[in-house]
Amino acid sequence: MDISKTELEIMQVLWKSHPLSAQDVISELNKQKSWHEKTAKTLLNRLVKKQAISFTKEGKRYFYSPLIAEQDYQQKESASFISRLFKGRVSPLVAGFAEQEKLSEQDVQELKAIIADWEKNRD
Amino acid sequence: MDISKTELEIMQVLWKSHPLSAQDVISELNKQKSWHEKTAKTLLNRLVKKQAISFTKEGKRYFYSPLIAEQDYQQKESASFISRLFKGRVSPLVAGFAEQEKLSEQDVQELKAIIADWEKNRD
DNA sequence: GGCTATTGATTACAACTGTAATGTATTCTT
DNA sequence: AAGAATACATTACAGTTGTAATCAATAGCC
Repeated sequence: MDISKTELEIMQVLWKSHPLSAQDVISELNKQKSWHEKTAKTLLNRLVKKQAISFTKEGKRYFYSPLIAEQDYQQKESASFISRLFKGRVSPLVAGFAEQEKLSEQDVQELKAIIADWEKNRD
Repeated sequence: MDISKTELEIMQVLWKSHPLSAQDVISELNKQKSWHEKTAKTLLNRLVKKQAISFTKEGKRYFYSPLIAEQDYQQKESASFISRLFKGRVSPLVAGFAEQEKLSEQDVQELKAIIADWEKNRD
């Protein structure tokens, strides 16, 4: 089952901190933009159905937690995205970023470290 | 208007070569996996409505061409994807790729070139 | 203990998607 | 010129998504 764009916003809240009550999630979401309570509840429900999150009851409230790890999700989605748009090779994406002036100093430093590491571990 | 995953497969055929008749597109698509002719036609139609492609009539056949440039599409989608999953920074994605052993020698060479270029053009 | 406020469950509904079948117009073919 | 074949247009239909309203259960207050 796929996690949709809005569902992802909920996941991100729960990845940052959990377990959280629905109200906690909604408060956190509202820091960014205004969410209707009913909408958030629907999405929590759908994520439970999709087995992306779980909950434990406490009185009449539920406390939600992710069942999927953020890194797992990121890696799967990245692989699928890069495969779809760039035939599986990541450097063209980075090249596009460079061209759009979207590479930060920090990115470049980290990329260097990744490369150094890659070369060190190469057999 | 968004281009969906299956619609993208059609776009990719047209980016590789155009203008193409519906039959040309379908033949090309079938090199990968089997497409039902009706399905492909529907998608061509939707892409025309979305103004992602255009056509010129020739007798009773249409010849389709992209209206959106592949690079434009790639850059917009990349920016949106990286912003959604990685707060806009590209290096964490590359790090994930490295971790999954999905960085090729060629990628690394290209990344080095991108970095060299970036450093050269920095003010 | 009964009413009310809260919280989760169910239902709603239109737009978009994947997948195709049916309808319609127009070229060929004979 | 009429029928057949072809190519596009329209319609279909279920599943997903975004966005929420209504329903139902229950915990807490008086």
